[in-house]
Amino acid sequence: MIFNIKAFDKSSSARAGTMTTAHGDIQTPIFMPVGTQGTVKGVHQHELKDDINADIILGNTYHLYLRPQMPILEKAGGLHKFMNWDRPILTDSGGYQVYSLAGTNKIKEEGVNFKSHIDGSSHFFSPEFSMDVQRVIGADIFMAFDECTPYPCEYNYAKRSMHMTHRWLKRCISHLEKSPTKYGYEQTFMPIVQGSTYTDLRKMSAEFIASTDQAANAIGGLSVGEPAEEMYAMTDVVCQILPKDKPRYLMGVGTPINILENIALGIDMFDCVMPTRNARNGMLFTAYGSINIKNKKWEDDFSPIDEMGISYVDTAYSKAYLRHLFKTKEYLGKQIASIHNLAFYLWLTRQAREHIIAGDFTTWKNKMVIQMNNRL
RNA sequence: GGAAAUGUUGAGCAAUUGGUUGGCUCACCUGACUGUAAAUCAGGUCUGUAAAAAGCAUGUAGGUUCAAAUCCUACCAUUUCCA
Repeated sequence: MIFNIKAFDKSSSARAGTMTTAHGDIQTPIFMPVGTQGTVKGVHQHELKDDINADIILGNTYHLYLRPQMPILEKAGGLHKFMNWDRPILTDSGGYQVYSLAGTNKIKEEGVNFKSHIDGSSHFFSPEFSMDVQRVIGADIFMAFDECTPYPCEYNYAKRSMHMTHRWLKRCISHLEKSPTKYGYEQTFMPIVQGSTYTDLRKMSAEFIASTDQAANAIGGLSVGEPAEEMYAMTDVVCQILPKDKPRYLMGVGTPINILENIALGIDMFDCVMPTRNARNGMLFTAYGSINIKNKKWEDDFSPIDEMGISYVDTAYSKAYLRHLFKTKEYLGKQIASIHNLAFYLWLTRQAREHIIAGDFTTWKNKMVIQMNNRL
């Protein structure tokens, strides 16, 4: 993976760059739609490409390991071929499931014992095993196996967990030397900064992560319930330490406003389930604020879903029609809303890129943050 | 004209057949959702209140009883059957 920075913003830490991978270029800042189980829920691959124009999507190691399972993915020739997606893919390592499935799993120094949420069977994920699985999946970018700590998190636990994540990182890196790529193209490995909401831990972790000298770096353990201001404070601290010339990925973030604020702090890559999950639950994001399409007030509003017409669905269908689809629980409603939200997120990061290059990013960002804070 | 059955919230049902329903499902209204165990979850929908307190409610009007959605009487409405 090669990362070229095209422009640095003068009034913030924002940057615009290009990541080049085996499956194509990624223009940063970028939002990456989440496709946990080999599908971005409710959205066709051709819609992701032709309408939404996503440069890269995510997959999830834990979920793909459970289903369809490794032998099938290997026979398919990797996830790209399996799901017919020829652009870049990034996989999460299963580290988030250490957090989201806490209560059914056991964390030890050696690794994590998961109880399958599907059938209750036991599965042991070590850093080494996560690397092996991600080799089989064949993502262009793949993540270190970490522990995503919850919020709030006691200082001592956060510290112990961070050090364990660091030890796991060393194991990931040394295992990768013995675990070559499977499909003949480069896979880029990303280590993850942890440290909860503690500045000293975040600094320590960022320094350690930077010292491993990987091609790109990630920040995890945020957007787990902490106030946005705390999240910004942490990314700020970490971005000042992580190397400037390498991509920075803030995992799991976030709202449109979160994304713009974090771009300003120096983040290049984002992913979040919010645009797709909230879409399925009837919430639309727009440049002028969010919409709960299930609200009665849209009943007879025949104006386009979004006047801006970023996606074709925005002008093809009215708010009243989309509300009708939600009220009648028709699948198409969720699909339309998902396409709209993803198209909007991708538009937002593309706009950010253009304004960074044009040199007026901060002015634009501040205007957008106020605008998008509305409830329509 | 006669006989029988049934009346509980916007809808559909339930309430140990005399012992606290303002219970359940749907519908409706509102909110939540951040590296996806989520096409999910939560709250509200008699009056009243910011929220409570409190009050009124099981077709209508009476009655029996410590106590009635439940038992009795009359009336009203609906449905079915017989003429």
